[in-house]
Amino acid sequence: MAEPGKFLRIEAPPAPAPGGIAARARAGADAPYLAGLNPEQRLAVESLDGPVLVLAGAGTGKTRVLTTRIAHILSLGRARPSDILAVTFTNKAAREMKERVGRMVGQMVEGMPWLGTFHAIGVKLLRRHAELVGLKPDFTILDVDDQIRLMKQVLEAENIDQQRWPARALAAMIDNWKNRGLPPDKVSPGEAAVFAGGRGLKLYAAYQERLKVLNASDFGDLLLETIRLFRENAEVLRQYQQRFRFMLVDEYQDTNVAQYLWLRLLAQGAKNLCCVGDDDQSIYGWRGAEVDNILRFEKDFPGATVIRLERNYRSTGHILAAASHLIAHNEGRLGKTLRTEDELGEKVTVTGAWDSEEEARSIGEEIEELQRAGHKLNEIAILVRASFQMRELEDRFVTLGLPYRVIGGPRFYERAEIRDALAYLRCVASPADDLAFERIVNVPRRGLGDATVQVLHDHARTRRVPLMEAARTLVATEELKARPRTALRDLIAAFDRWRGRRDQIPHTELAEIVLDESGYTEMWQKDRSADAAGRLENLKELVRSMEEFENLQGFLEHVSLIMDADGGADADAVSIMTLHSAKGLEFDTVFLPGWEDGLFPHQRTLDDQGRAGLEEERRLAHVGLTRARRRAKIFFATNRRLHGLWQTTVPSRFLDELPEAHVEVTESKGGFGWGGLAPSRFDAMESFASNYETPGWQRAQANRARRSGMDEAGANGSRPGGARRRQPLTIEGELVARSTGPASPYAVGDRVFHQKFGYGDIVSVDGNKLIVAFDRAGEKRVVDSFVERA
DNA sequence: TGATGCTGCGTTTTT
DNA sequence: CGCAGCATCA
Repeated sequence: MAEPGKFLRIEAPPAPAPGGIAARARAGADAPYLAGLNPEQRLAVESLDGPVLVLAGAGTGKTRVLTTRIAHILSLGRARPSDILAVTFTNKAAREMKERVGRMVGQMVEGMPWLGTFHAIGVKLLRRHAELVGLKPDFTILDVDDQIRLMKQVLEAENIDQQRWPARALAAMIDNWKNRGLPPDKVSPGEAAVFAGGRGLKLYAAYQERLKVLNASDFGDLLLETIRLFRENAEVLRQYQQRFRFMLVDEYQDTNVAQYLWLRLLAQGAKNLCCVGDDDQSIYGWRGAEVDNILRFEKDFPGATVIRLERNYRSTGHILAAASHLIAHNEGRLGKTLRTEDELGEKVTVTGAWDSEEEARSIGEEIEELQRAGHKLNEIAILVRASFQMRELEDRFVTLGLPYRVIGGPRFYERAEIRDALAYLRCVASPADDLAFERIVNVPRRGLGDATVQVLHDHARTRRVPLMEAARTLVATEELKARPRTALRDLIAAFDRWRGRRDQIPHTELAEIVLDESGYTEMWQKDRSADAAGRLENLKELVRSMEEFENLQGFLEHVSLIMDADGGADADAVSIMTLHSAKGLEFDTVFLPGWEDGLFPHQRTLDDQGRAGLEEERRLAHVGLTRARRRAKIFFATNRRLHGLWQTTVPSRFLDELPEAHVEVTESKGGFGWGGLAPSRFDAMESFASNYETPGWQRAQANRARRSGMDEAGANGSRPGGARRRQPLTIEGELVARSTGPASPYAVGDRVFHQKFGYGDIVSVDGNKLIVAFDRAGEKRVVDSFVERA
């Protein structure tokens, strides 16, 4: 960018010439930011006037178009930053767009007050005009828990049997109405009749009244009340219609009816509405998104320009062909044909496994193979349909010592209060943990500020002792002033006391005592901010999760492993996530396990939504495939554990929808599985799978039995997943050693330490694989690089 | 108020 | 099978 920031200084009102010809000449039709756009992208950026729908297929440069378009509007002087409305769905997307626009155009982020999520912009509008919708400007926003609590009160007040009519169901129903833009007076009575013997509507109205009394709004109302504001106050609406000379919407396929209505009201002003989306990536129908919004765009906004971005810059030929062929089976779509100029690359692979354990083993092996070939783990993702599928994968990776992170999983351990609490416990367990000590030395505040900590640091460094130790000697001197000295002395005394009780009382109790006596709990109890209650709840949850471990040490080991795993984004690790949370991401290699009918497509979606549901599942498959840049690897298992029982499954119907020319059916690398009977047709496999008498089945059974003695996931059904383990696991019987791999530096009898399993003695050495009898966790097979000499 | 036992349920998730 | 949420009891 030649002179970044230049465009932004525009303070004068927008150039009046509607065609912007003069302005265009000024900015130059070949402005630098336009360079490198392909013709369709460029058209999408430059078609500023009137409604525009940009159908942006996966990997076609959607975000680039959106941000460049904003830059273009600004550089032409068609609008000031504050006159552009740019809406996203998530805060993350909003943040990214701000960053990208900022980078492209200079630091103008503050200059775009109307770039944000639908909800954030709704809040902004409502606070400005709160009184017009019966709220005060400082109204509070209820989270889901608050909502449920409020609904319970309403149900209580109406004397409704909450057994039969749970608050959750009412909440879901009201949420659904709000998604569709229906306030109480617009809901059809017939529809409301199904709840609580016809009282559904009354409850909805009562709930809305309660919100007003509490001066509160729920998420749905942030949209719904804005719509009402606009409808009932023509002047206000006109004001914003005039202001928003240009409107941009990201992920339009995810909009619900309320959002559509909201946009339509505003777009009746300048009419320069640009919606970007991909009907083939609409995967949130179940929470109110209307694919129909995007399908109907041309009807809703007459004279609309539709621009298709079909050149894909992400995936190689085979992958793109497979994804395109698959999604072509959908009927409710506008239709796009993705193309790439990239090479054909590797075919999409489909691998059948005997069961989900073998599936996990195969994936593990393929990842190790990729790793040996020099591929980064960061460039590998496993995308599952449902989160329960993650367990087996995680278990397998723990065994292999393969670093992984779960995306979208619980970010529990990253929360401040949890980190604080853990820091206390770490100080108890290991007095030399300086990082932990530093974290909590003045939390809660006890007058040990930066100055004191500095003295402490100096003291520790000169004496080469940990902070805690330095503090101990320091309080005996005159170096600190009386106040901090006393505070520090008290703190050390407290830690000594806690440490002293460590072996006398259960570790959960100890944790409670520590959090209590340190004043940490009290700190949050006194805190009257909105999230204090939640934080206390999290602390309770932390203590509860400790119960599953034998002692404090074991718990802290587990936590450190978890934190390591998803801690640094810079660490090289395989990503595991759901297909839903993978939308918008891309990886060199994508593993897609669980392609079985009932799981994917999911039976529930099929049951509830029929063909529309199937199409949404197919879009999900399409999203999954198009995440891959160079390798897409599909797996299915013939047997999967579901609700604790092994179920025989049928390969996903989506497999039959993949084009044979772009797919390679491979044999499981998980070892035993199909025993050379590699299937070439999935339906043939189906009959094979359901026949429990075939040699293959018996063989696999035999292998399973044999194997279960070798792997830590024993036939007793126990899981090595740490947190999920109730009882320490012991595997009986002899472990079979096989020799592979390079010689290990360890010998039988060596004492070792493992991050997850703690201390143990080596029972056998097999190449780089050790079998260790852990003190707590029983015998495990582990890779030698994951233990250290104790 | 807190612990214990029972019942029912089991997909995806953001604001 | 495992867990969450609720109800019941102490």
